[in-house]
Amino acid sequence: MSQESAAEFPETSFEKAEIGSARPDMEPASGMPGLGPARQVNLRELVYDQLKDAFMVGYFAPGDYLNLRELADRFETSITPVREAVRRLVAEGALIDAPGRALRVPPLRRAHLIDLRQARIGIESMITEMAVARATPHDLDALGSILDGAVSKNPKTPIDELTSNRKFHFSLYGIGGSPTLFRFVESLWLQYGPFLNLIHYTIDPDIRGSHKDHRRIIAAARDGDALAAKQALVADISRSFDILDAYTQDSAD
Amino acid sequence: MSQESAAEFPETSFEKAEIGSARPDMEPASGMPGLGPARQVNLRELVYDQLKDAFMVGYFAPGDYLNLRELADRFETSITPVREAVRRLVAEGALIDAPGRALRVPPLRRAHLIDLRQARIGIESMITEMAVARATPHDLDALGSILDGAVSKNPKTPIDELTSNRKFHFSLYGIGGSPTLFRFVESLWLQYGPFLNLIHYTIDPDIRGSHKDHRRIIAAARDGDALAAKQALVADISRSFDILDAYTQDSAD
DNA sequence: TTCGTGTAAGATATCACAAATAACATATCA
DNA sequence: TGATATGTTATTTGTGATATCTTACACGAA
Repeated sequence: MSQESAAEFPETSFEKAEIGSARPDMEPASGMPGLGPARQVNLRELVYDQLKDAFMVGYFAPGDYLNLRELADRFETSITPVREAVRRLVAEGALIDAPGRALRVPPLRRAHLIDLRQARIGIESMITEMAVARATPHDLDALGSILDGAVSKNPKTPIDELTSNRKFHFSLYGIGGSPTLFRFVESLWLQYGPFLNLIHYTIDPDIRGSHKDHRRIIAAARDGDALAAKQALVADISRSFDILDAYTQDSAD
Repeated sequence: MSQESAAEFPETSFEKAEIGSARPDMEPASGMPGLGPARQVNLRELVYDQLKDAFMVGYFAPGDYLNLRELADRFETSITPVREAVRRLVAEGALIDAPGRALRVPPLRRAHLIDLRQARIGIESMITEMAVARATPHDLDALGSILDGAVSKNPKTPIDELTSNRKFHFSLYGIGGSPTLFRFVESLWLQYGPFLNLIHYTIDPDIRGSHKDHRRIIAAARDGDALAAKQALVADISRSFDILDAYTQDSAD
């Protein structure tokens, strides 16, 4: 963690849990069908979830180094759960094994950005098409109310924006009904997260356009127009990456 | 490991290493250009690679339970590296956390099969299209020689077939040049592997058709005909899954 | 049936080790 | 004499092994 932007981890755990529940479960709930999942939380998952949130809101910057003992101190656990959480992040591409056994957030590279963008467009288009095909009117109402809630919320911090943006997208993707693709999208967002750090929470100007795209997606879904929905989605994703264009002159590691 | 099909792990490590090297690296080689990367191999990766191979050739069956201590004994390590390797497999969807802290190969479910199939078709089509756009004549010659080598090899065990099939596909996908999508495909194949166990290495009759599809992909790539390449690919993937149709009456867990 | 108890297995903490890096000191050359 | 190179030591940090803890499940007695 060479260049952290904040002294503390963002406190988005509760939001995250809510988003996580949108994940389409392939397996039936392990507990009683009606009751909540009541999943037993172990330290490993606790640490992972917090790190995941940290990544998604751009807490870490590309190129940052992570330190197991430091993280363990921060989470007040031993390094064992941290190690396992970190290993999972490596598997998901959010971290890489750097030379010298070091753990590093992948540094900014133009090729990486291009790769991520095309993967996001391809996979999220697929899942959006599936969502349009499967969405019930009730689903779309729920999606709309996420947007409504986002605009009504008054103290709109940039993290609030990020969170509600994430909530919209993942709710949409949950409707798609593909746990496999859903997982891949999570991995993509995890990899994209650190780039948010570069723009230091100064994305407000573009949020409006994002909201418009989201509305267009819902409207297209109501018409069953998958193509229009995908076009709006691609516009939304492209905007996210275009903001980064100014930073894309491959910074020296 | 409730119902294992063999007493020992398949010895495909060397094949695997070769395939693994096809992964398109985003980072430049860390060492001297001419010299080998000399990457230090740790136990965690050793165990992971072997487990990965075991999954890919159908050593484990859907629904099997894994046991950390048993695996540690088998690999002659402590449970720590095994644990980390297993955790990675969980992250990749090859294993799931089952009730009671158990580790389980996902049981066969029709919905899962359908999901995997559409994800494979979608993502591998994308990457194939990219490969067709980027492939050099030399690349295509190399691909062709993989097929030639596969047919010439005389003692053709089913595992040989699987290995060369895998080699062809991943070489093709490596040409695509997308590390992100490449990783997703690996995850998909990892999830598909256990289904191979169900058909107990009796896939010979269909291998011929597979070879024909592979030839068609190469030919289409030579013509720059991405659509034709994708059609052949989809036919190939569909065949893989069609073989499983007979087993798809959702076995009781 | 119900409650308790034993056992098995994963989860966590801790210890020991090795590799890598940095800091410092010493040597060599211009 | 000053600057660069090289060797040595100390510290950091990930890795692997082991001990301990907790939980889930099975079995048996009341």
